[in-house]
Amino acid sequence: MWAKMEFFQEQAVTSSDKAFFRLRKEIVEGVIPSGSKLSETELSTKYQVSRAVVREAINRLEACNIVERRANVGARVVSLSPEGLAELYQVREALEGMAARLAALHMSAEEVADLNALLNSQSHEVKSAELYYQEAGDLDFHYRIILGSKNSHLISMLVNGLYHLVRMYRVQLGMAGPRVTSAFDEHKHIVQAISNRDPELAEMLMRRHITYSKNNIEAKLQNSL
Amino acid sequence: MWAKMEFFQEQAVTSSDKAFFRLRKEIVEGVIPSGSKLSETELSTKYQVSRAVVREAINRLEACNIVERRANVGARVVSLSPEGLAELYQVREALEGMAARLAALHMSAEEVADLNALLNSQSHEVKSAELYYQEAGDLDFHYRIILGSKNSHLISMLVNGLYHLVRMYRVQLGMAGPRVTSAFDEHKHIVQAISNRDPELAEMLMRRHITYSKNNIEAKLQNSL
DNA sequence: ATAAGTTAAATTGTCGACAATCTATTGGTT
DNA sequence: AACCAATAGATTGTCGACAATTTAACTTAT
Repeated sequence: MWAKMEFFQEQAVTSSDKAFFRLRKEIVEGVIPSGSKLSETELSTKYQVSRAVVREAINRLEACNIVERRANVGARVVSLSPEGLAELYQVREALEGMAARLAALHMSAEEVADLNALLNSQSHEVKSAELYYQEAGDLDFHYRIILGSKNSHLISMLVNGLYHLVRMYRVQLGMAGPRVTSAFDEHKHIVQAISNRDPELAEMLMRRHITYSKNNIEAKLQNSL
Repeated sequence: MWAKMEFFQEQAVTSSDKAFFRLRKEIVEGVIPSGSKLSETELSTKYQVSRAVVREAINRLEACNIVERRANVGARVVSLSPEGLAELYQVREALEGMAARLAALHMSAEEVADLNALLNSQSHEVKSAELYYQEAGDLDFHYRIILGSKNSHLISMLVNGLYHLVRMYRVQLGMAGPRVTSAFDEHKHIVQAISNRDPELAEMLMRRHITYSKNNIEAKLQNSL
């Protein structure tokens, strides 16, 4: 059912790709704690590759805003903060709102049908409390709309950039599954607007959905700090 | 008067920085034509630096979406197209709209005063038809609002990413100064909304302003193709 | 003559070593 | 004791060479 999640199944062809993916994974999942320094030599011995490939991986992570680098000093994993989270969600609201608007205009009839089918399958699981995949389901929903915008800049910024940071916050604040049913209803309304080819409403609903999501995760952040 | 334009006065500390800035400049200004291939060895001899430096510069340009790279094949300068322009302005509308909204909330009273002063000085030049710096003036206006948002992600995406692409379109389509007076009026209304601390209106006006700007540049693009 | 297979040239990817810069420790001075 | 200067150590930045892959040219067979 979640077979269509091969979205970010980005395949590593070069050695730097592998280092980049591995390093990103370890950072996002907190194996490498946020705020810690990234030593090029240390990582090169740990990953059994040259310093050049580690360096390239770190440069890419810098472009994703996952690490901060200072010339002649080094790179540090970004540190998580309430302000950083708020900024992140403000950008998400802007970009995903636009994505929903464009999706209402550009998604094919088949893609809209698939999106409805996805929601129906999720509806069953929500009712029967099979919430195992709820996080993956949420991701799947958002990814489809982002891709449905057919805007390569939008897609790249969100998929390659922001979403890994969002996941970093989610994972490291340990929020497995909040707000399942209410989020599901919001998803339903968004899809309805897209089905009706109503760009303005789709954008507005998506923005409200993300604002709610922000408030929810911010509340959790208050507790965990 | 335009002294505050040291915004993107990013200073190059490392050798890669210099190569990156130089290469970006040559691409944006069309010295290196869009669509052409970037040979690492060729550039390294041309710039008198190691291939590693050029490589790092190209990687950074890829992160800016100024060049496209394929593993084991090489990098090409992106090619300009009406679709690419439309996508660019859709993202600009989303991000700068949000920037205007946040600027209405977060700009200091002093910053707002400076912004008003900027408009007044420009008003004089518009009336007296001294339009020499009108492009720089437009940039200055937009930059201040972007920085006024106080959102580092937003700032980074626009200043380090999109704006160079926008400028690439502007320069290579040879549009020096369109739409001066009407754009100036739009700027005035946006600043008014920010002065009134009206986020919703500021966002809406900024989005319309960018949409108009898009339509204008798209019309020119029709002629030049 | 066209198409597929093979080989050669050129380009990118990776590596280890050297140079330049920063950080921390040490020693000296007020 | 606090502050500044100099030095030693460690880390990053840059380089040229080698390895792997792709592209092109050339050969050969149908």
